[in-house]
Amino acid sequence: MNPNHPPNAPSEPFPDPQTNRLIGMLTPTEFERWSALLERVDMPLGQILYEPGSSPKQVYFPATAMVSLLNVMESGASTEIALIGNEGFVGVYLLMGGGYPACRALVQSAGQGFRVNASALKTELARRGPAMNILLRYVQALIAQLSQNAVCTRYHSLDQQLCRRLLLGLDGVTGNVLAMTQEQMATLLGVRREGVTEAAVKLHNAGLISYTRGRITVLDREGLEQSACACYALTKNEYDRLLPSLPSLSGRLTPELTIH
Amino acid sequence: MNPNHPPNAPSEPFPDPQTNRLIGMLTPTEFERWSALLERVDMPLGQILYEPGSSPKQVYFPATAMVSLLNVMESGASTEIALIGNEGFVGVYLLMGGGYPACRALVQSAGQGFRVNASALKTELARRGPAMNILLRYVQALIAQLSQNAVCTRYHSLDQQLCRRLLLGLDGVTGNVLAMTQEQMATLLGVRREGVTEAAVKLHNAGLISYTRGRITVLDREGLEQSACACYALTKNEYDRLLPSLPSLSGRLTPELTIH
DNA sequence: CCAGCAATGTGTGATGCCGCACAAAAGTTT
DNA sequence: AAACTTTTGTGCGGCATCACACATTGCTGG
Repeated sequence: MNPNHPPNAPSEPFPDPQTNRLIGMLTPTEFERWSALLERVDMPLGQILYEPGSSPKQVYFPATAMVSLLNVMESGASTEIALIGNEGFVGVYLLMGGGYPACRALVQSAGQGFRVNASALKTELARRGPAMNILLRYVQALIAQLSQNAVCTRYHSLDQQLCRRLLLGLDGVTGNVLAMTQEQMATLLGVRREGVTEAAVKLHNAGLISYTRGRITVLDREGLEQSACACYALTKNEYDRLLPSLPSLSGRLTPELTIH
Repeated sequence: MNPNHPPNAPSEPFPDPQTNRLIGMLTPTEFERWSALLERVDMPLGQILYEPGSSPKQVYFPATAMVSLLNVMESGASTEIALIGNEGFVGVYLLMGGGYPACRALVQSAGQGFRVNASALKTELARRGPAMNILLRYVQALIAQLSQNAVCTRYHSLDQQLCRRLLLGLDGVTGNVLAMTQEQMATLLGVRREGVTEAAVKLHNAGLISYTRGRITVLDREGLEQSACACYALTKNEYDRLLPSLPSLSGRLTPELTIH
């Protein structure tokens, strides 16, 4: 509530680390070890976690926050290529190698999360538990999201893409309100602000959303899902397939190339 | 030359396995062990290596062939989301986990390559040499390509995208000829065939290419690079950064999270 | 309460690609 | 050589989005 609290002092009680699906998939033994490594962090709206060229050495596991991966173009314009919530982690480049990230990572929806030093994570992954496989599976899901995103951009109307993005954003927050101006949405989608306005007016007239100056309220989630292209459902299914939240399925988690 | 040779009987002498950049980055010791695992395969035009839902258990390292990753839509239409040549490997899903691939993998340019059984690769990776890091770095480069692809689709004209795709294709073949009809190119780019024809006519008038029924000849590669959007160069740079072909740089290959 | 600014709404013409229809050219089969 | 098929070329109307211009609305700080 009070925006002037000191950094990393939570404005709300911190959620359980297992709110993050990847952390929630760890075995009890692993989780116990990880608990010591997890640093709780507030993730305020607009915070930049990574920038191409910088090389921070922390990996972030959002719990209630959402982070955009932005491709920054020569012109300085940036387009969202992926949205990461509690089903993923930020900092793939530290897992895959490469020295620095290729994308900007920007907190798109304020909340809390957990941070792990790359060196600590390295030590932990060297133990060869299932953790590495969990993270790699997430990377696979991320690839699916990127792929679907490219197809969506190519084939689907702005209206459909807006619906999709609203649903994605909604999945990461409690309640049905997104804090975002149409201008910001336009930047994420890589379109004109006026285009977003027109699409938003249509959705408003259809009774699906309402909005005022930077607050978009979803009134009819089902209607939104029907107006969205299939990309939303396809991506969601792929995430659920690769990262089942049901603990009962965790025995089937082993990839073909599991390292012991 | 003779298309009726039996399967896997090479129509030309097989290239050195190290023609594939990933294999070429292995240490001498590793390469020696890998040599026993590498199965030489002909990769004829149009061959489908993976299909969503199937789950073949081989990983492919193209040497002189090129493979398209295609996102298959509900309608059955498919769009190219990545092009893999001798700088990469096909079968990321086996490395990351997930049971089956999310994309169709189609041989786009005939040639030779090498195949490794997933189980053999698993055993090899379990030895904890640098091989795992090399493969993961490639996945990082693939992610960069997917990301740039999405941006390109959004912002750049069909003309520019055609130039880019021609250059990408050219990088994977010797000579300056691409075996591909305008119809096929249209499918890859996710646009109409007529649109490709119009763009091709422009490039022809500019003296950059010539073509006859399924054969596109690049006359002026530099001119093509100037007509292409920056996406081509950006992606290429990212590949070179992550997978330096100079052996002298291999000491700097270690990612932050190197597993010993 | 009012001035100012940020956010949203609307209109107009331009542009790039689409869908469709059909023509022309280049191989292929009979 | 003739018929056929595949590939490429071209024209036309339509539509979604763009670029630009400007009006309106709602919040906020003096």
